[in-house]
Parts: sequence; C-alpha cells; structure tokens
Amino acid sequence: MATQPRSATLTAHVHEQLRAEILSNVYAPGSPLRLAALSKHYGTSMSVIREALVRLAEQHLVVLLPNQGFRVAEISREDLIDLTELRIMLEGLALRRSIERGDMEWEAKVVSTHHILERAELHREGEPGTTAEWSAAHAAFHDALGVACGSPRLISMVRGLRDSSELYRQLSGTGEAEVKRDIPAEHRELMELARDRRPDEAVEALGRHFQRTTDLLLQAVLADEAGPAPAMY
Amino acid sequence: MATQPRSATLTAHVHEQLRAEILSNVYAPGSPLRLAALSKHYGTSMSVIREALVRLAEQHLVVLLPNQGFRVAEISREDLIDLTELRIMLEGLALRRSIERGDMEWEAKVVSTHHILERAELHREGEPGTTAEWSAAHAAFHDALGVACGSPRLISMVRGLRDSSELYRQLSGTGEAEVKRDIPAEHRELMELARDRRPDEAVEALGRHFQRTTDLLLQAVLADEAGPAPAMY
DNA sequence: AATCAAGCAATTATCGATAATTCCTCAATT
DNA sequence: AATTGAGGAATTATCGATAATTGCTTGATT
Repeated sequence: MATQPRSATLTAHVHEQLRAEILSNVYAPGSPLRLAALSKHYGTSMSVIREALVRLAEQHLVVLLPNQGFRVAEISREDLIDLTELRIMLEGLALRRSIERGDMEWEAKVVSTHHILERAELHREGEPGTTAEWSAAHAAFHDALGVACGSPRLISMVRGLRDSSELYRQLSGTGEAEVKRDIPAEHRELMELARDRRPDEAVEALGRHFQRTTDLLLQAVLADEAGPAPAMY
Repeated sequence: MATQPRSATLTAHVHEQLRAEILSNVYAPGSPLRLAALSKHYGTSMSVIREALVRLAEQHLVVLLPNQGFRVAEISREDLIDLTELRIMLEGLALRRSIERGDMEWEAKVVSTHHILERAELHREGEPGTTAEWSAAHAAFHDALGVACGSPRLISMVRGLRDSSELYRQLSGTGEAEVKRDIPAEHRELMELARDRRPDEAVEALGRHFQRTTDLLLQAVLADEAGPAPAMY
C-alpha cells in the first residue's frame, strides 16, 4: 500500500487521494472522517491529513464542525436540485463561451476526450457499476467542453460543482433506471454540437443531459426523504 | 494587542482576522505571507497560521506555491474584468431570486442594512479613504440583497467573488474619480427596487453599479499594465 | 566578466507530543 | 423511569521541534 508521492507535497497527494475516495463513495455521505484512522491509513502524521481535510472542507466536499471533526458532506434532494440548476447555468455558460472563443486546439481536446470516453463506454457494456476509468474519462470530457471559456474563476466554480455532483452520481451505481437512456449518444451529440460550433443547441443539450441525470437520481436514490428526518423519534 | 478569541477555535479566529487584513490591503497583492512573521504577529504557533492560510488559499484570496509558501493573490486587469462579469451575473441572479422568493423578513433586512450603510455614508463625508465600518456596512447590504435566493451554494459563490472584488476596491481608496459618482444614490435606488420587488430594474441597476465601479477602477488603478511585464529586462 | 557549484541561511513541510474539548458511561438522585 | 452530574475515554486543536527544500552568497573555474 506504500504510495509513492508524485505530488510536490505530501499534503497535496493525500488531498487528491482523499478527494478521489470521497467522490467514489468509499465513505458514505455524513460519515465521520477520523484523523487517527486516516493517519494510519495513509501512513502520515495527523497534520497532513488535517490540512487535506481543511482543503476539502473549503471545497464543500467535507464539513468541519469545530471540535467535532470532519464529516463527508451530507446529501439531500434540495441540494441536488440546487446543484443541478447552478450547474446547468454555469457549465452551460462555460460551454457557450468555449464555443465562441475556443481555438482549434480546444476542438481537438473535445474530440479526443470524447473518443476516450466513448471507448470507456464500449468497454463497460454490462458492467456492474461506474468504472473508475469511465468516471475519469467522463469528467475529462465535460471539463474539456468548458475549458476554453476564458475565465479561470468560472472554470474553478464549474469544477467544484461537478465534484459535488459526482458525490450523488456515484450513489446510484449504474442505476436500473438508466437502461432507458442512451448516455453514449448524449455525449456524442454534445461533442458534435461543440465541435460544429452550435452554441444554442449545445447549451440546450448540456442542460437536458444534466437534468435527465438529476431526475433519475431523484427518483431512484432520493425517492423518500420527504419528511423531516429518517427515523429516531 | 492580545486578542480574546471569540471564535470556537483559534484557527477560525486567525482566519477571520487574516481575511480582514488582506481585504483591507494591509499586505499588498503578491507580497509573501511568511509563517514565522505571522506566527509572531498573532502570538500563535505556525500550525494555526498555516491552516488559516490554507483556507484562504482555497478561497482564492491567497496563493500557495508548494515549498515556497503563501502570497497574497495577484491582481490584474483581466482578472478584474472576469470577476466583474461573473459578479454581475451571479449576484444579479441571487438578487432576482431573492426578490421573487424573499419574505418580509428579507425585505426588512434589506431596509435595515441599507439604513446602516446610509448612516455610514453620511458620516464619511470628506473622509480620506474607505472606513472599516463603511466597508462592513457595504458588504452587509449587498449580502442582504441576495441572501434570500434560496441557494446556499449561490450565496457562497457570490460571497467569494465579493471578497475578491474587495481586494481591488480597497486599492483605490476613495479615488478622485469617484467624485462624479453619487454612490449613496445608487445604493438607495437598489434598496428601493428590491424593496418594491421590481426584479428586472433591480438586476439592471445592480449590474450598472458594479460595472461603474470596475470601469473607474480600471482607469484609475490599473491604467497601465498593458505590456508583458513591469520592467526588468 | 560570466558561469557554475558548494555551502549556508532562511523558509516551508512534516512529525510526534501535549492541551483542550467533546462524548459516552454510569452511578446517584428525584 | 427519567434526569442529572461526575468521571473517564476518545477525539480534536495547538504547540514546539525536526526534516526537507529553496534560494542566496561566495569562491572557484573558464
């Protein structure tokens, strides 16, 4: 398990790893992240764990309660709806601007990341859940769509929202509900509309893409959770 | 100078203080923030300084270069323009939604924070630069405008952008250029349009308010900085 | 003079230990 | 039975020291 730190700094490495673990649902939403346990797990002192967790807390992937430690961020219907609305708007804007301003290098990146994603999708046929490779390829493709928007801040915000969304997506695995959906086709459509520089249609397609995912997620994973709280009364 | 920590935790207290110092331009943009010096300044160990700085780094107010420490975030024409564009959009959206969804308590908050701001503006007549009280009142008023939008994430993003903007604003002091501008009147208009629930006009006014500030800032403070770099060639 | 490398000083990153706080248990009281 | 409060265990927050890294200075080399 001894990991060789490729990162410039130990903390950066742990931060990346921990983010990946959280996004792939190794720790359930709301569950505590104990310093001692993680310290042992990663073979580093509590200081570097703590610093990594502080960073994740600022990114809203974990929550810090003073003197009570860190927990994985909670999930909820309302939050997913909020998240999706903002994502449609901001990631849509980033896409629109990329289409308007992106150069040929950008086009190439869209095409190439889509190609990798398409391959991952073919390989995945009938697989149980979301593969780590597919998730990475998926994130890379969506990132490419907006990366030429020209605004570092917008890119950063979009990435943050995307990470938060991933928390929900992983929850469903490859949900049964998704059988009715041709996700590869949606991605191909997005790639073509971006490549062919059709801003309105592309933004529209992106919005539908997100909304569909959210709707399925809402009915599949978060179907209940309407009352004030789960149980214990 | 011994500060009594009202915060739940020492780090939180230092984080707040440091944020305030950076936003009020105690340290110039780009200047290094040395752990030992700050540690001495605040009378705490380097660990809590470091944690506070890590948080600020995630909020884009400072920058961390691995093994080279922390610096106050740099400023630039392009960044200010980017920032303003995003602020107009996001803070405008928050305002629109607050007008649509805010209850009477929200209205009251808008009116009351505006009242405090107006008082601070009157008191400030002829003062040299931006007062700390005025800055606080100003931030509180703008915060109130968007706080009822119903999206915690949007509120958080808007606050982050507002903090970054403050970095620029403080740079100008009460610039000479502002004499031609009736800022109190702009604020009053905003308050009235929000209070009277006129979304389109309010959002429009907010956009103009930001754009004016930025335009003046651009010509007053960041007039040069067109070439590749200041000097040293 | 310019370049380069070795050594040194300053600074950051990491560690392990201590202090402070919270949470749980359980007995005492009502 | 429910509530309260005092202990004690578990956990977080803070500290000071050590290790690692960077960057500067200086002296050797061309």
